Amino acid sequence: MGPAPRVVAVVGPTATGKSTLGVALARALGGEVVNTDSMQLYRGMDIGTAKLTVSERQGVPHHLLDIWPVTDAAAVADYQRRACRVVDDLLAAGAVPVLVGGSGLYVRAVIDRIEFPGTDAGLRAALEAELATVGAAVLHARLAAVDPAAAAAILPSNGRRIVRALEVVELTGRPFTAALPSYDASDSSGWDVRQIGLDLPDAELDERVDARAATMFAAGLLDEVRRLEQEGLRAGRTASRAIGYQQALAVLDGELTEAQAREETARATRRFVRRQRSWFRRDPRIRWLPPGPDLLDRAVAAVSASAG
RNA sequence: GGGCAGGUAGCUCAGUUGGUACGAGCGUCCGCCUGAAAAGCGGAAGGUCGGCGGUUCGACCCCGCCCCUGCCCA
Repeated sequence: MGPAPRVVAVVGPTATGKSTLGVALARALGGEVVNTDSMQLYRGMDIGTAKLTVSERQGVPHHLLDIWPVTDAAAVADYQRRACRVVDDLLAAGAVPVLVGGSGLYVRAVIDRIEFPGTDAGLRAALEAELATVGAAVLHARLAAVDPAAAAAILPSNGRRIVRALEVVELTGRPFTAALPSYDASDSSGWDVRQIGLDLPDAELDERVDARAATMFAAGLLDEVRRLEQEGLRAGRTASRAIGYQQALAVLDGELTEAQAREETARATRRFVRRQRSWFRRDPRIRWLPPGPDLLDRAVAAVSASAG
């Protein structure tokens, strides 16, 4: 049995240059990019998600972009099935999968093979309706009765997670595990995963975020959203809430001026950056590379060193 | 020069007939996260209540003067 197949992942907060490094790494390693950004999975959401244009991809195949219509609610489990298949196919073909994106849960779904219990639309809808009328506290009390451990781990105010926990318990008859598996150096995936983290100092990243928000609106985000509106964006429970899109819709509704939307988008992105950091910070396996001119070389080195 | 309104947390503003600021939203920082994760949830740090003086047992709230901001009159 040979060495574990190598899988590369580029993670970190938004606007730090992950996509660009991903392409460069893929070219250097003879690999292909696999998207791990939950919003770039949506077809037509290009400007607001800072999706690389075809020419920017420099001929490197990109997988799992544009796979969902904006009307679909995002679903990690669906993403996970597809992503694992893509990675397996690439490995079988002798190409290095380069996962690129800042959606922490999506990355872990792939590299840690997290198991997601099923879902049931009817049950989910019923629980959500109940949440709306009865309130989170009541549902939390019920959860405490059927699954004390989950109730202890989920705050009584977090309706969303309480609903999911109740759904899982009812569906599987087993307790809901309210905590992600801990990080394990000997990945359960059987792959030799190399995670590279990119970040920038606060002030610099905030500046880039502001600039990016301005660029998006200048590049026609509002037009993109008008187009997506025709495709049912407003009905999409996830896509319609994406940063930038949510604000653009508010402009079309006359609730915000374009200037306000731009500012609000930048603000929301900054908040998002903080959350991404707190997520990725916890994973000790990530190798953080400081920015610099020889970034690609350092990344290649970090990714090529023999497994330790 | 005179009149009016206002000067309270980084920002926008609540608030008390005088008894240790109950503040709120936003921002900031920190944490959580198993089928919405660019979502959802939680915690914390921030105030000598414009300045000086007076009245009072006690003033952010009363009085006087001053400074600043906005509007109005001359």
